[in-house]
Amino acid sequence: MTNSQIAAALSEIGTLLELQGETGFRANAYHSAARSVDNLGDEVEARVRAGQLGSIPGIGSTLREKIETLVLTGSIPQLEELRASTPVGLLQMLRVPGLGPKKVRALADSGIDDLAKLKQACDEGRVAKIKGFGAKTQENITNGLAFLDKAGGRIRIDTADQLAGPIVALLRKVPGVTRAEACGSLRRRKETVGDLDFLVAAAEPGPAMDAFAALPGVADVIARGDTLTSVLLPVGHGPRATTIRADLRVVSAEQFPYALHHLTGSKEHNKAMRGRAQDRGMKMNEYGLTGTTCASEAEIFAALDLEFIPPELREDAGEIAAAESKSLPKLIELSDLRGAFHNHTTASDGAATLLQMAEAAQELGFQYLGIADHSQSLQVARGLSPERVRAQREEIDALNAEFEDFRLFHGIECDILPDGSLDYDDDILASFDYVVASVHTHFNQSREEVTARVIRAIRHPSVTMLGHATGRLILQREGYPVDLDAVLKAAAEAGTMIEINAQPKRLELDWVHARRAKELGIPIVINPDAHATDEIALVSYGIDVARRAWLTKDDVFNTKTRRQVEAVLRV
DNA sequence: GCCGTTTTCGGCCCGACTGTTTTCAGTCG
Repeated sequence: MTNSQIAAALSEIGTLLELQGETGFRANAYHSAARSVDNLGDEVEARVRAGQLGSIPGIGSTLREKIETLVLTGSIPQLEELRASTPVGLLQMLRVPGLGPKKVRALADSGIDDLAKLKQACDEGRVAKIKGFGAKTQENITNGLAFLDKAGGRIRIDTADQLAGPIVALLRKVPGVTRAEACGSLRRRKETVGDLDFLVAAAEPGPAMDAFAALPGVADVIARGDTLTSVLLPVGHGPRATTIRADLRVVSAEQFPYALHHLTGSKEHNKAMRGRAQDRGMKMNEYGLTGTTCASEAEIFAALDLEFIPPELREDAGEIAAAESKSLPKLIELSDLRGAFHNHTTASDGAATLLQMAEAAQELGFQYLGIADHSQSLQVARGLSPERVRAQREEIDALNAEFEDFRLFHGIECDILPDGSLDYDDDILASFDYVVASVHTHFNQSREEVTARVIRAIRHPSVTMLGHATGRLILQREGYPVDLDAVLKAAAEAGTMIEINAQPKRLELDWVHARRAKELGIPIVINPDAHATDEIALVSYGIDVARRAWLTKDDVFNTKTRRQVEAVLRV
């Protein structure tokens, strides 16, 4: 049973308790415990089976027992009872924007207990007659149902970047606006975002809010108050089109640093920060911190005796304790990268030649670039036969003879075959400067099979690094059911590196497991998996993941100089 | 349900906005 399955069960108990009227702190404890489990790098199941669950924040003796029961028996009696006594449609109804546990309960008491009945009741005007509801609420629910229908919920970070960039630029041009930033999960660089948050400093909120409400394509203005405007923005075109919520908050220049911190979140980080302020007899909100006039976020942290905490770390995942003891890592930066190792050319399924890729890498300031085209069995991607491997080697040697202060490394993205063996004979594998081993096929293997398969590859002496650790496509495909905890342990033992695949649709390892990999001492490689010259720059998304995983320059192999890399690869 | 040198009970973050209310509850972030 995976951590996310355990977290989902705990979270469901919390939600069902809310629906039963238990809105207070007890329900919240389940949600908080679920989040703790989700953010855990190693597997709860393994801990339970080893008889040492250990201490997890937010999990006391009661929840400890329930987790053990869940792992060992597959279910929690309390959850089964809650499910049995709660109509299944109520959980769906909670997803409608504007409907919380209280309103859903009220609807259920009137016999409306699934989305279809809710739609029908709205159409017939029955919802407006329920006590506590009205015509406006009924209209909002109708709109909410339509939103649920067409909105996929979250969008990828690169999509969010493309949306938010022009909006920030536009806000900065509004007369009277002195500062404008995108905040929220986008600023924390999460792999997906559920909404966009913008913050503006201006003496008068009106002009910025007007400009925001008039953004091209705004489908609806959900809310408009004195300092906050919320709109629905269309995303994408055609059948994949969706809608996302965007908020603009306007504050004074003096309030800006406090509001920037507040709106950047996360919610949990903010809670912990406000609690810390409270412990010191101070009150913290988006407008200020008692007794301070801070000109920057750094000064706010300093006022609470903390080091500056970069936005990427603000998840209430230990960052405040580390900032208190001045032991936050110096996070890796994009400028630390000196090369990358997983890149394709026209030899397999890339769009650029060796020379074009080499030139693009040099323009980014790289000292080296590793070429890892596909291996022979992956025929859809024109995988390289042994003969073509030798030809590419000669081509690379010839180019390297021409370069000054730059080098192409000759690698391969070698398929891990279904049984865990590799796609070339050992002597060919040994001829490469390095080997990236990846799973591309047979995703339907069992967890045990695919885990054993990946671990066998990791242990092969010629394998330098593991690519595509999970095979997932963000918001599209789950990936293969690998036991990542076991894979990481095997990599640590074998001394095999693991890549953070920087394609924004992949981003595997994710930040939770990349952080775990660091704890285990596994070298990380940030790879763009570039299939064209302009994709090499995607390494910036890998940097985002690495920073969220607390990685420093020293944790990442491709921050090393060309000479250092040559020494490690023994080329 | 969790948590802890003002602790084993009584706290548990804070505010904007909306809609249905005659002063506030619910939802959201």
